[in-house]
Amino acid sequence: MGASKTEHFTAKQNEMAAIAKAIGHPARVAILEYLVKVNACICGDIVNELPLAQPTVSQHLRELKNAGLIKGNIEGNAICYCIDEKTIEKLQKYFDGIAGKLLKKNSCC
Amino acid sequence: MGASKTEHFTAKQNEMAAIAKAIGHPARVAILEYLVKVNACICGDIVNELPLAQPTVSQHLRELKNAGLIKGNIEGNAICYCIDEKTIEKLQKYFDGIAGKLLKKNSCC
DNA sequence: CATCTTTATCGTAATATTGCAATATTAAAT
DNA sequence: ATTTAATATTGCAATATTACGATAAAGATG
Repeated sequence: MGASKTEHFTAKQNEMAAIAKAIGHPARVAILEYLVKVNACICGDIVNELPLAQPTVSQHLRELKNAGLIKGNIEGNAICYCIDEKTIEKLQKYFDGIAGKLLKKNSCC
Repeated sequence: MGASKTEHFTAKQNEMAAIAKAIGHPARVAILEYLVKVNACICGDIVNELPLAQPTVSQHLRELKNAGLIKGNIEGNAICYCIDEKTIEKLQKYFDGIAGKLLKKNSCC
């Protein structure tokens, strides 16, 4: 085996898992945090920031993009990446929702 | 290779990535949502809820536990699992923080 | 004590991820 | 048109993940 049984879960569960999975690597967390920090959407600077080769960074960027966490804008021969706020909001709401539901109940363990 | 270069990133980045990685599978999202729903910390019922074999569920539970997302309490011969609110709060704060920082700046792409 | 119940662990096959060198692509600059 | 710069893609090796059958461990129950 090795393949996730995605067909057995809801679309929302699969979407949430895909987003979380994309964040589930320290390099990609670092990329997101860097993009938050520099505001202006730097592109290849990420390669200089991280201790990873250019193809590796490119691969991580693609995964973040596929998950909807970042957007890429072509600007000349460079590409301007930045965070997609909508997906961050989705995460915010998701965990707010869980936290809210937990508050209403008494923790058991 | 195949191994993540965790040593090149900050402890916080690695921690965040580890938590996100644990959520990064639809079965584990489903487990978390089920635990939120049933409040009382059901244990083996998860196996009945999910279309996965018992050893697979056990493995997923261990990963959620290692990431600090759930706690397990031994109760007789059964084990009572429930969500660890502290880690949910951590996630909440993390994404609130990012969203907050994004608001102060004008989006570029 | 024998047995049932519940959960964990081991072993293993299938698949996915990570990382990078080499190479391709695309657009600007000369 | 050539060269340069910035990204992406390909191919591949090392490692990790996913899933499950078989089995073990530990407490409950008869």
